[in-house]
Amino acid sequence: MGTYQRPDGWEILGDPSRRAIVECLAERPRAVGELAETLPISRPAVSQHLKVLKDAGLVDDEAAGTRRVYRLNPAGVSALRDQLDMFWKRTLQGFEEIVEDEGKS
Amino acid sequence: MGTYQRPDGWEILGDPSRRAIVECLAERPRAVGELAETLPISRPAVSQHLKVLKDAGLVDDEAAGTRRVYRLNPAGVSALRDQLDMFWKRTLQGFEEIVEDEGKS
DNA sequence: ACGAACGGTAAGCTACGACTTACCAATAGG
DNA sequence: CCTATTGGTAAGTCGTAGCTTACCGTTCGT
Repeated sequence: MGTYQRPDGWEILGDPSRRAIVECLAERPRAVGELAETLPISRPAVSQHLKVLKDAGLVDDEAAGTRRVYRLNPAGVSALRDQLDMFWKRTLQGFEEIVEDEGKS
Repeated sequence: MGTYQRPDGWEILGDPSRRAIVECLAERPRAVGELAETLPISRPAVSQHLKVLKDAGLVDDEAAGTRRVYRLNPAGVSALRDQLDMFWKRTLQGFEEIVEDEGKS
């Protein structure tokens, strides 16, 4: 049971708004206001989500005049990808043994 | 933004207890009480999580005397796997274009 | 220098999810 | 049968995550 404790990636992508933001930024970098227009939530809410994503290393931000452009961080994304994959590896590993055993019967 | 609405797999695996249960069941089928002993939560809590997992088609249960044995459902697991992969496909797809563009500069 | 655009932060509200205790049904065993 | 074991369900508590409004700082344009 390695899973349990530690703020992992599931908490981050567990929120629909956050997933939407990530998908949105995957398409192209965007300013906060742009994101807020697209999503059904207020701009401050977007800001808060971006903070979470930034702390997790998933996005980078860059000042551009009065605007602030956010983009996906390749390293962060693949790191989180790997982290989630680890769960499946561990799970499916022991799991396939069971399936095989059932096939023998 | 296809993601948004619909109770998807992230909600299910978003909970640490639920992930622990899944990992536990991946190892081998177990009764409710067994799971409760392993986890730091009460038996009713485990029951409730199992209900969620069962509704999602992730686990099957089978009566065995007074006990009830739960096991992972192969079909459900891979279905959920695929569902989560779809997010990454969509995300990384548009995303790699960006990375490539940056490489050109 | 003044106003507008843009965005981060604080404060507060609300809803919901996870957990607990208490209770009840069903099975097995003596 | 009567009791113990096992587990699902109901009811209620509690914490927290996500949202909103309000406010403030910063940058750009004129």
